[in-house]
This record gives sequence, C-alpha cells and structure tokens, in this order.
Amino acid sequence: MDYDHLAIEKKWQAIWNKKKAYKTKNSGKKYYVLDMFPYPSGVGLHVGHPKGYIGSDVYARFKRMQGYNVLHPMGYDAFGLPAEQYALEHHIHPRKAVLENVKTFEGQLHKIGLSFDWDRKVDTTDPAYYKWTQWIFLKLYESYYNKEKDKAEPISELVKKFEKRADWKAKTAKEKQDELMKYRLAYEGYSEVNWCPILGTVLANDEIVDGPKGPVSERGGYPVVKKEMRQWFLRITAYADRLLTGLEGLNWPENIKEIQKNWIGKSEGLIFSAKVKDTDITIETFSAHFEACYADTFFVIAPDHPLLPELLDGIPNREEILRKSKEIVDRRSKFADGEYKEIEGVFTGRYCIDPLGNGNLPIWVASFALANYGTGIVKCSAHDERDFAFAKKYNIPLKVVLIPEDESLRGDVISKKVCFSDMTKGTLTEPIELKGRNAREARGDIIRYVTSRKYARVHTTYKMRDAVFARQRYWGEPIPLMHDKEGIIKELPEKSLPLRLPEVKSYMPTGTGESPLAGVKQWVKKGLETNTMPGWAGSSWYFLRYMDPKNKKVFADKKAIKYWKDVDMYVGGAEHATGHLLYSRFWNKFLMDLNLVVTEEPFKALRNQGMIIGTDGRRMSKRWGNVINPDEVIKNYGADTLRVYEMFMGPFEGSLPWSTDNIIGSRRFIERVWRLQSKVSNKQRMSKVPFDMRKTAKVSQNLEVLLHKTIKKVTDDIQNFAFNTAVSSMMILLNEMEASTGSAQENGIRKKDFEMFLKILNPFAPHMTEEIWKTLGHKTLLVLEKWPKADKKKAREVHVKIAVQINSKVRAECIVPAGAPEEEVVALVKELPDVEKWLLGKEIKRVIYVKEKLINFVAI
RNA sequence: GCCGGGAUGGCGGAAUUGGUAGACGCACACGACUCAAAAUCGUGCGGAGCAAUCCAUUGAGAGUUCGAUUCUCUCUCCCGGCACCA
Repeated sequence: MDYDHLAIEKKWQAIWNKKKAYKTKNSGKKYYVLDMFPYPSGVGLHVGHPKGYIGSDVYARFKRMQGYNVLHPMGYDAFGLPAEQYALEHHIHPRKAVLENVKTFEGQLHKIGLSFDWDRKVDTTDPAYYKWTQWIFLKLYESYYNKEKDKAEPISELVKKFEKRADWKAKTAKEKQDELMKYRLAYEGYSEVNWCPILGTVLANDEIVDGPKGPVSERGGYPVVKKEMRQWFLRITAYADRLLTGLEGLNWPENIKEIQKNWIGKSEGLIFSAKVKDTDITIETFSAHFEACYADTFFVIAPDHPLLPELLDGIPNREEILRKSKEIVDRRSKFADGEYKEIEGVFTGRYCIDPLGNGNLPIWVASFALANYGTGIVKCSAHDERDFAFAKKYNIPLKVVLIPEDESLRGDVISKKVCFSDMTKGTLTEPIELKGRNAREARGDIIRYVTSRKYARVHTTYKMRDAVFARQRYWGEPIPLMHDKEGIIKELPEKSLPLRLPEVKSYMPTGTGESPLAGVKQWVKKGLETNTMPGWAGSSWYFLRYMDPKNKKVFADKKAIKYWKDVDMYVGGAEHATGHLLYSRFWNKFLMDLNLVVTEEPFKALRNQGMIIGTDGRRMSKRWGNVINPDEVIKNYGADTLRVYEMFMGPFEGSLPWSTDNIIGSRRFIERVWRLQSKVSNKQRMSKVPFDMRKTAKVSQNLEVLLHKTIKKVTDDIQNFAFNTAVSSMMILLNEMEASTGSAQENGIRKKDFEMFLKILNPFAPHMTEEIWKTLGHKTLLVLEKWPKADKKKAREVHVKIAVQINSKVRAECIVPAGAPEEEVVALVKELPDVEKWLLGKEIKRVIYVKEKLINFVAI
C-alpha cells in the first residue's frame, strides 16, 4: 500500500468535482469565506500565492464540516493595469490574454485541492458582470450626500430644493450641471494627478514606488510626474466619518484598522475667520493645534490656492508674486508626496485683521501650505516648527504665549531662540483668563473661549481625498456617459447597458494622455466618455455578485443578499488596507443607503496572510531566480504536503522564507498517517501505565484523553487562524498513536479514534484522508462529514505532573491526582528525596500552590 | 518625525488572566536494519561533566514579584504604515 500522492490527488479532485461536493446550497446556517479577488497575471503562481487560499480553504472546509452552508467562491479581477500591461508586452488582445491566464491560473488552483464552488465564478471583464459595475457608477452619478440625513439620496431630491431658489431657474443647463457636479457622488473634475508619460496613464498613489531619481510606476519603473487632467472622481470623503466609525466593531487585525484610521485622518479643530484689510475678502483658516492661538503673528496661503489671484488684486507686484508662487508649485510637483521639504515663500502685500485682536497680521505665500487640506490658509505662530522656521527665514515677528514647564528650556523659548510646540508640557500666558493653565488641559476651555466670542467655530477635517475614478486606458469598464456638443452630460439608459468596449486597432496608450477610445470614430461621434474605470472598480462590489452570480435582472437578488448578508471571513494581503478595503466599504455603504444591501459593513472578519519569500530571503521573483512553482512541489511531494507545510511553517500572518529542507517534515507526517491505517483495529486498547508525553509536562491516562484534547485544540486553533499549532498538535497525537502501537504492546488504534483524527486532519490534507476514509469502508465523502466534538469528560487527565520548586527553582517533579487539594500535594511532595534534600536545615516560610501546575516552597 | 508591530537554540517557530522556557518540525550526531546506500525506526541535541550534579538563558539595562518571554520604565535594532495634514 504505497502512498501514491499523484494518483490519489487526481482521483479525489475528479470525484469531488463530479459529485459537486462543494456546491453552495441556498439554505441552512450560512457562512461566507472569501479570498481577495486575484489578478490572473499570466506568469503563473509561485508558492506564496496560494498561502492565503490554503488558509481560507482550511477554514471553509472546517466551517462546512461544522454544518454551515458555506459560500467559498473564486473569480478574477482581470481589468486594470497588470492585465493590460501583460497584454501589451505579449502583443495580444487583453481579453484573449485574460482568458489564457485564467486557464493557467485555474489549472494551478485545481491541483491544490481548494474547495471552491466554481459554478459561482465571476470575471470583471465579462460584460455580464461589468454591466452592473456601470450600473452602480450611474447610481453614484445620480446621487448626492445628504448631510442632515447622513446618507446618500437621489440628486433629484437636491434639484427639487434648488428649484425653490429664484436664481436656479435663471441658470443655463450648463450652469446647472456645473452646480450639481459639486454634489454628485461621481463627479467630473480637474486635478493634479500622477501622470506617467511612458505608460500614457494616470496612476493611483499605491501604483507608484520610489525610484532613485524620484517617483516611478510600480509596473515597469517609469518616471511619474504631476499633471493637471480631466478626471472622474468618487466622493468617498462624504463617507469619511462612517468609514471611520464603522471600523470599531470589526473583527479585523488591529494594524489594518489603524492604517485605515490614519488614512482617513480625522482631525478636529477650529476655523477662524478673518477680514483681509483693504478688501472685501474674508479668509478662513483651519487649526487643530489652536491652544496657542494667541501667539499667531502671520498667515500663510498655499501657492496654488484658488483665492490667491483675487487676494492679490490691486497689489503692485501682483504678477511677480503669482510667478513666484507658480515656481514654488512647479518645484514641489517634481517631488513625490512628502519629499519636498524646502521652506520658501513670498509676501503678498496683504494683511489680515486678527480676529483675536492682535492687529494687522501679514499674509505670506508659503511652500508648506497645502491647498487641499483644511482651508488652504494657515494662521501661524512661534509654537509650530515650520511656522517658526519660516518666520526666522523671512524675519517675521514672533510672539510667545506658551511657556515650557521645563525650566531649562524657558530662557531660549522666551528669547525666541528655539521653537517650543509641545502643548502637553507648556503653560499659557494668553488669553489672560486662561493664564497659567497647561495648554493641552485647557483645550476645551479655549474652544469655549473663542467660539463663545465668535472668533472661531469648531470644524472637523480629513486627510482622505476623493478617489480618482478614471484611467486613460483601453482595458477597463467604459464609463456609461455621453457628452453632447454643448458639453451637457447624459447618462446611458439602463437598458442599453452594458456599454461594451469597442474593438480597436490599437489598444496601446496614445501617449497624449487620451485613452485609445478617443481614437475610435464611432465612439467619439456618439460623444461617449473616453476615460475608462480604474482597476479597483469591479473589485469594489464582487463579494455581492458571488451571492447571486448569474442574475441578469439585478446585480444580485435581494433575497440572496438578505440570506448571505456579508462576508464572515475575508482573507487577503495587508497591502489592500487603504485601497480595495476602503473602496469596497464605501460602495457597500452607498448601496446600503440605496437600500440595496442589508449591512453597513461588508467584511465582518478579516485575516491577512503573510508572504512567502525566497530561500535567499528576497521576494520571490523571476528577476532573482528564486521562484518556487507550486506545480513542482505538488508533483514531488503532493498537494496535501504543500498544504500542510504552508500552514505549518509559521504563523499565518507572518512573512517567512520557503525552505526546501523543512517541507520534508510535512511529507513525513502525511506518510506516517498513511502507514498508521494498517494499525487500525477494533480491539479496545487502554495503556496500563500513564505514559510520558515526550516531556511535555502532562501525563495522559490513555490515548483517548490526548485525542479529545487534540480535537479541542485543533478546533480552537483553526477558529483563530493558528494553523501552525493545529498541525503541531496533530503531530503530537500521531507520535502518541504510533508509540502506543509499538511492537511491545501489539495493540492497534481504535478505528473510531483514528477516524476522528482523519476528520480533523481533513481540512489540511483532504486527499489522503479521503482515500483512507474510503479504505476503512466508508461510502460517504469525508469532506462532507461532521466535525468531531471534543468530549470534555474524556479530555480530562486523571493525573498531572507538577513542578516542585524550592525558592522558585525547579528541584523535582511529581505526579499527582488531577485537582488534588493543596494539603494532599504538600504531603506527597515532602516525601520526595530531592525535596527533603533541598529543604534540609531550612524553615518553610511560605507555600505557593498553583493547581495542576506547580508547588513552590519559600524556605530560608 | 509620527503611528503600529516585533526581537526566544544552528534554523522555522511554541508557550502570556505572571506559574516547569524551548512544544512541533528541520538540520546535525550516534545507534538499529542493510553487502552497501536511500528510506524507515530508536536515542541525543543551551553549556560543562562518564555521572550525580552545576551553571546560563527569551535584544540590552533596571524595577515589581515567591516566581517575569509575559507587567512597568529606559535604551538598541528590525519590519509595516503615514509623512510639509497646520
């Protein structure tokens, strides 16, 4: 009975497939286990890719055996840059390339023995799918965010309100369109974007990496510069607060929540209004660190602030200031975000009347002021590092109102030699009413002080920006909008969806910035939008399509949505923390507002799989020649071994190097289980003596105790994604099963016990366990068997080994009845020769007894 | 700079309401089987010692405690995220 992994695995994969063992049902207690939508990249998988799939598969199988109706689907996100880039490199049509890649990809996944319900496969590039992506886009376009109701509403509701205004009727169609564009959740606008001239496309921040000479595209490593372009945007910022508060109840890794929190960047502060002297302009400034606001002595405005030209009207050297501001913007745009640290500026010639009564304060243009954060204008003081440095450079007067509690610093701060900005460690001198108070502690009082006097109002701002939702490329969902000659935008009617991508002669980027669609006469003649959607469009809602993947009438039937509700367990890479995960949550919340889905948060639990890196410690890549192909591993060791090894190598979320040596351990484990089947007997077997569990500190009364303990451990571990310790506890069980069938005892393993072992091992090694299950005479499929329950009574030891310590040093060990009271244990232990020896001539001062763990004599 | 996570044998790692550190696996050494090798099985594997035994020990240093990988403080290094965010 040799273990022929190739034959066994092929055989069972075919049987499971034929019997539709993993077909999702439509009733019962539901459980939704989802993997992040992959790109079928074409170069094939390396052993790192399936790690997440194996983890989620173990989990899905576990839940299935626990009696849940499990939805565990797989599909492809084949739109977007990687697929298009691959197609360009290989000179074939993207769709053709996608289908080829999917074939390769699927073939590789099948060999691993993953329990997907392939009948629910979806593909973003399939018009039957992207029809609904376009449909959701139109819904976003037709909606605005009603702040009072804190939810999205049809834009028609807003139009109704506007129609009550006298000036609305007087507006032209174009003016109305422009006005409404300020509210739509999908809107057209212009913005500075990351432009890659060589790829001829705009890139998202997460598609850019740092190169030696500035930012470059992640794919290809081509230079990236800033460029102003016409774009479509999604108003994700409208949902900023809900995206933030929604994180609270989620069973997600804390670090991912933290990353999203920082990304959203909620900041509560004050907005001050100030009149600009000699003009009718009133400017506003945002400040989150306003405790020392009485120190403010000047204002700065962003060089690219839209108000700047107006502010400079009537200033003699207006053109010179505008030119210098433009220079600053140009210099800044050459750098990637955050790399430009130069502090420079120019005086505008204007003054503000300080709302706090400190007279006329100069307004400067400053390089460090950002037009798109806060109000783009900042009130500046001596108690901010950048403001301080700026003032020193241009000799702007400073004022000190925050005195450090640390006396050694005081002199330098008061004489303005150094900047002091730590609100938590300084006391205020102004306003007089709050003099002597710690600045941070007085924060609330300052808010009351300035707001009650109408100097400022409370305001919340976010770092998060609206998402660019357009690419100047061919391979994406067409945006279902038309522009007529007057520039009026019309939506395509729902019945004309999907708006299919046209066949084109060249799907290469034009390089001028326009999409290849701009070169399609028919397309342009109809006035169709030439931008396409970005790569993340289709993946922002696919988890809903899996609930009802074939539906032709709606994106997913409400009944299916009500049943499946949300993803119970989502598994994927941590790199999607601020991209996909945020966008999906946003789309889901929007659909929730439209009453189309039933939960505010789509992903209840999330787990991140770590990477598998090369044996050389580098990221697996063709470039380093360190790629391990799973097909090879499966050929040599088997899919079961690959699965067990990837789960056993270390913590699921950890990043670990592949080891060609270590995998043999997992193979040996599989083979030993295989060989153990010949030892199965129905003879009742009980050890006569408690055996030593390989010095693991506990004593098992018999194998049954260990078996039930192992069932409990494996159940808990899979639930916690602690797959490595689940495997190791089964290795311990195997060791003991083998030991108990040694030649001396001539005993077999009880069939019933062995079968329970097979069941808990099945999610990890489904093929081999299924084969043994059949050999044992079963006609049913093991993968559909019930998960065993650990019997609490049976999992209980009768005797336990405890440590005996004298003055906290272990001097002996002792086997005592489980749950024995202290007096009994003390009496037992004192008999031990080692204890007598160590206690000789000493007086016991104290005895500490930890039940079933240790006893410690404190003796002098 | 700010935020988050981490550092345990030759290696991957295990153990935290504070309770025998090093489970499990790999590598290595020795033994059994074999003409031999592989595979398999057995034993050992922090250091010293034939042994009894002794000593050290969870990045470094201090503290709390009968007892610290686990809690507190200081520091070093590594990884991830954000970064002119007012």
